[in-house]
Amino acid sequence: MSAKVTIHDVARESGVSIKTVSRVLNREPNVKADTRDRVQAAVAALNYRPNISARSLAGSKAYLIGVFFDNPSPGYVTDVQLGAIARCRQEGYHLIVEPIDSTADVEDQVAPMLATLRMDGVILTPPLSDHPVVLSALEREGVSYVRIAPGGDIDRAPWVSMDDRLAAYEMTKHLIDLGHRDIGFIIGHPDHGASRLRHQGFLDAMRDAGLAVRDGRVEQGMFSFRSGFEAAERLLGGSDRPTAIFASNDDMALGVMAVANRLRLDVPNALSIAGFDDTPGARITWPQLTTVRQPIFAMAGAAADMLMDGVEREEGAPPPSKVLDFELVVRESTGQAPA
Amino acid sequence: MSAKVTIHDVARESGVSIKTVSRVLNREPNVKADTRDRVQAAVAALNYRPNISARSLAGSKAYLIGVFFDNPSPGYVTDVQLGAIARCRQEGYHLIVEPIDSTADVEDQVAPMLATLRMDGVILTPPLSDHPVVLSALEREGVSYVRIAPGGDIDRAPWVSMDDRLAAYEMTKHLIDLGHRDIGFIIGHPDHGASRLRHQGFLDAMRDAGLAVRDGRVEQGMFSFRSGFEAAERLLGGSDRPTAIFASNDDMALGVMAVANRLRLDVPNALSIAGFDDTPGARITWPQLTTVRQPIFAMAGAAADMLMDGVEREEGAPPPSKVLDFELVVRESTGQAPA
DNA sequence: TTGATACTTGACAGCGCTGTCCAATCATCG
DNA sequence: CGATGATTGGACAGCGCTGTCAAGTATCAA
Repeated sequence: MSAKVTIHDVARESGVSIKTVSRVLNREPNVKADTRDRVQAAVAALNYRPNISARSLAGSKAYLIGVFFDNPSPGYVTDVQLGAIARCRQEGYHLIVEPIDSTADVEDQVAPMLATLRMDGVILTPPLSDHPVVLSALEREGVSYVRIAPGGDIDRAPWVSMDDRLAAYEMTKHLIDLGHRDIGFIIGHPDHGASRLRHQGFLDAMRDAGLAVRDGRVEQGMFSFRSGFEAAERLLGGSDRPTAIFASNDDMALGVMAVANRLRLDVPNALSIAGFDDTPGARITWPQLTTVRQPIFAMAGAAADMLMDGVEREEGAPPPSKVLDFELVVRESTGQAPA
Repeated sequence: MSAKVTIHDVARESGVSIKTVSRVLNREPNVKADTRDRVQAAVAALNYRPNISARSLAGSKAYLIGVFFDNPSPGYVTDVQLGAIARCRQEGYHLIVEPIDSTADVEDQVAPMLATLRMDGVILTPPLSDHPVVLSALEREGVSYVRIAPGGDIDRAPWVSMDDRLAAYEMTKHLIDLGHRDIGFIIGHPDHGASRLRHQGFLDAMRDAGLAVRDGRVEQGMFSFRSGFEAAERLLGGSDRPTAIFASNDDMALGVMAVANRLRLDVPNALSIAGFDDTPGARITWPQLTTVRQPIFAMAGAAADMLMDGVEREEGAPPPSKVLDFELVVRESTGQAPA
C-alpha cells in the first residue's frame, strides 16, 4: 500500500501552509496565480488526493450523493446511476446507492442512514419521488434532494422530469396517424406519478382527434410484464378487439406482445403495440418495440448537478426544476391499421 | 435539521466515558453487561448514530464497500447491488457504485477514486473480475477485493463463483435428454471468464453422451441480443438446422428467439432454445426461456461478507473462495426434439 | 509620504471518533 | 489476608482536513 500523502506533504513540498493548499484545492479565490501553480505542481508531483472522510468531517460537504430506489426496473436504475456518476466524477463526488423497500418500514430505513452518512443530497427515483415518508424524513434531517419525475406536489422541492403527458399524447397521435381508431390503453402502477400523466396524454389525444375510447379499452396494469400480459388477455380475449394497444411502459408492452404471439396475431399487421421508456427489453424482442425514449441518463445528470450546485432556494420562489426532451422511437411493432 | 447527537451526549447520558460508548458501539469485549445496557439505552433514547466520516478518519474502517462494474447487463448489476446491500445494511456499511469504462484509461479512473475514498473493499463483477489493470491498481493501493465469477488466475485473490461448466453441462444434458442430437451453441463474450467455462461444459456433455458437435454448430457471440440474433441467422439460415440452440446467456437466447419468430419456427416444437443467467428478460418473452439461474444475489452477499470479515489470508494458503449452487430453470422454450 | 483599502497567507482550533496506554477495580489463590 | 492477574473504565492524542480570524503585504489616492 502506497504511503498516504497528506495535505502536509503538499504544503511542505510547495513551501506554503496547509491552509493555502486547502484554498487551492477548493478553488477559493484570493490565491496568487504563482502560488496556485506551485501548489498544483506539488499535488501532481506527489499524486496527492484529499481524503474524503477528513474533508467531510471538517467541512460542510460530504462529497457523497445518494440514489434511492425501490423495486426498480433494472435498466432504469442503471441508467440513473450512470447519468449521475458521469457528473459526480468531474466534481470528485461519489454515489451511494440505497434500495428502499417501501413495503417495510421506510422511516426505519431512511433515518439511520441519513444520520450516519451526511450526504450532500439525494436523488429520488420513482416511485420514491412521491413517497411522503421519504420526503419528510429527508426534510427533517435537512438533506436536500431532487425528485426525478415526481407525480405531484411539484412546488415542494427541486425536480427533473420530462413531459410524460405530451409524450403519451404524441404516441397516441402516432397510432391515430397510422389509421387506428380503436385503441386500447394499459395504465401504469398507481403509485407512480407518471402513470396518471401518461393516461391523461392518451385521453387528450383521443379527444382531440374526435375519437371515442370504447368501454373496456382501458385496463389497469402495474408496470410489470405479468400485469401487461393479463391486461392484454382481457383486451384481446374476445373477437372484438382493438387494432392497437398502447401500454404505459415497455415491460407491459412486452406482456401484450407475448399474448399476441400466443394468439397468433401478427404484429404489427393485425395489432400494433406501443410501449414507453425504451428499456433494453424494447430491442430484445421481435418485432422491436415502438416506444418513448426517456432521457433518464440526462435527467439523473441534471439532478446531480442541482445537488452539487447546492443552490439555495429563495423564500417563496418555486424550486428549481428542469424538463428534458423525450424522443419518440418508432420501430417495427406499430404499423398501419388493418382495413 | 435535528441537532446532531454525538458520542459525548451518549456518554453524558449514560454516565460513562466516550471511550466506553465507543467500545459498546464496536462490540469490543471487556465491558460489563450492566454498563453495556446503560449505554445502549442511552443510544436508543437519544437516537444516536455514529458519524461515519469521523469513524473512518479515526479508525481503520471506512464502512464503505465499492462495487465496480463495466458495461453491465442492468439486471446483473442491480442484483449484485441488492445482494451486497442486504448484508451491508446489517453491519452499518454502505455501498459505493463505480462504473468503470474499460475502453478508456482504467488506471486513471481507479487510482484517484481509491485514494480519495478509502474503501474497506471492492466487489468486482465480470468482466472487471479479470481485468489486470484493475486488479493491480487495487493491490497497489492495498484495497482488498473479491472477484465475482473470475475466469482464471484463481489463486490471486478471494472470489465467489458458481460452477459455470457444470451448469452448462447440465443444461446440455437436459437438451440431450429431450432427444436432441444436433445442438447449436453460441459462445459468450471472450473477455468474460465464464464464456470459456460454459463452452467447455457444453462440449463435455456432448462428448459424454457420445454426440458429435457438427461443423458450423458453434458460433461466437458477444453476450448481446444483436450478436445472438446474428449467430442465430447463421445457425438457422439454411435448411439443415439444429433442433436446439443453447446460448451462453439470455440476451443472446432472446436473439435466437427473435430469429425463430421471424422464420416462423415454432418454439419449442421445431426448435428448442436455452439461455443462461435467468435475467428478467427470460420471463419477458413467450414462450418463457429455459435457463440457468445464477445465484447473483447470494454471490454478492457472500462477497460483501468476505470483505466485511476482512479475513487475513495466511501466507501460502489459497485465498478464500465460495462456490454457490445454480439452478436449472426449465420453462417453455425447450421441449422434445422433433421426430 | 501616509493612511486606507484591497488582496494573500498562515496559525490554530476543532469536526466526532478510535487507538493507545494507564489507572482503578475486582476476583482468585497460596 | 496480601499478592497477582484479569477485567473494566477513562484520559488523551491524534486521524486529515476546513472554518475563523488575524497578520502581513501590495496598491493606490490624497
